[in-house]
Amino acid sequence: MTYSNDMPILDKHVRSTAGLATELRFSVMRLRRRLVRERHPDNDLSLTAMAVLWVLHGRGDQTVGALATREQVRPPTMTRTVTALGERGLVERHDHPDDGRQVVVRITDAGRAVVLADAARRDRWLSMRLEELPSDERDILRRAAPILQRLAESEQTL
Amino acid sequence: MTYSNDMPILDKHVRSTAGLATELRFSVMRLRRRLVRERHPDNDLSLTAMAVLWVLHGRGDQTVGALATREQVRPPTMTRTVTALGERGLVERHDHPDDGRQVVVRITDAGRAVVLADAARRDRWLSMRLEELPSDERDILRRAAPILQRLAESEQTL
DNA sequence: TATAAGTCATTACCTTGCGTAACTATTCCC
DNA sequence: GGGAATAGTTACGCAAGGTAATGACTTATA
Repeated sequence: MTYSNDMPILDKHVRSTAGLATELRFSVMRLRRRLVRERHPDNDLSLTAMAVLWVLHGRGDQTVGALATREQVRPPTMTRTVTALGERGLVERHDHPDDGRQVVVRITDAGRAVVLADAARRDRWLSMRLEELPSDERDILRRAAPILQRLAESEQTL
Repeated sequence: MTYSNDMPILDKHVRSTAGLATELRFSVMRLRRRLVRERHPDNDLSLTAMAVLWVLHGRGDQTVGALATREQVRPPTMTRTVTALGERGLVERHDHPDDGRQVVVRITDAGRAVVLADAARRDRWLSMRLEELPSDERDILRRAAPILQRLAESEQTL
């Protein structure tokens, strides 16, 4: 790995994996706060709820448990989110075909409309910031996003 | 930009900047939840409080306002965090030399000890996950971390 | 140079997102 | 068929953060 000369001195400790862990956790925490703050005013759904709609839209029906795992929340939290989405008519609950304990969550047409509206305005704030980046930095993030996702979903626990 | 063949189909929409924005925001949200959950049991400080100590350690004294901006929280929140750190003797408040409104926060020896202890165990969970990654993925994250940080701090607002 | 306007930090109060513990309903396994 | 495991839910609590209002000080203006 080589580093360009214009890299800030203070970022050098990122060279070690441990240093990277420290920087990454804080960067993720900070960016998340910013994202919550800059979310589009037309959209009163929480980011978690939007994430659920996106998953149902993109990957099809999911059980409550699967959604909880993906979003890294506990089952009761996902129950609440799904209930809230259901009350707005954005998702429906269905019985699982061959396991009576599970609940299958399905996005409705109204839910898809919300996803498409969101796609249209597409995280206005973040999209604009990303557009301003040089394309090589955008490429780095493009490749980083799925890695972050896999880290979040890692089976390993402390 | 080229994509390897083993890339999941669903990640292809990340090709567009808008798609990247969507993926990135959710990945960041999810990884942050995971990081909060997997934080080291010996460390009862919040991740925000730890971030503040790291900044004071690495970049020297900071005003309350500067810390709030860096951590992407509102001033009252940072006041609370600093107060909590102060009660544990990890930071001290000092008068600003030439602006009586501002408060300079300085890390104490005890605070530095906490940072060093944290550095020693270094986000155990995340470090371990990062060690498991192939080194090219780790390199991507190494380069992504400062970009995420800059995004969080961007002057632009929606 | 007096005062108005702006800024930094704080206090008080409130919302929200999420967790744990306990319970119900179902399924799996011997 | 009965005990153990699993999926989801209900009830309750807490922590992290926000907004609005206030006080202390500084800067700009008239």
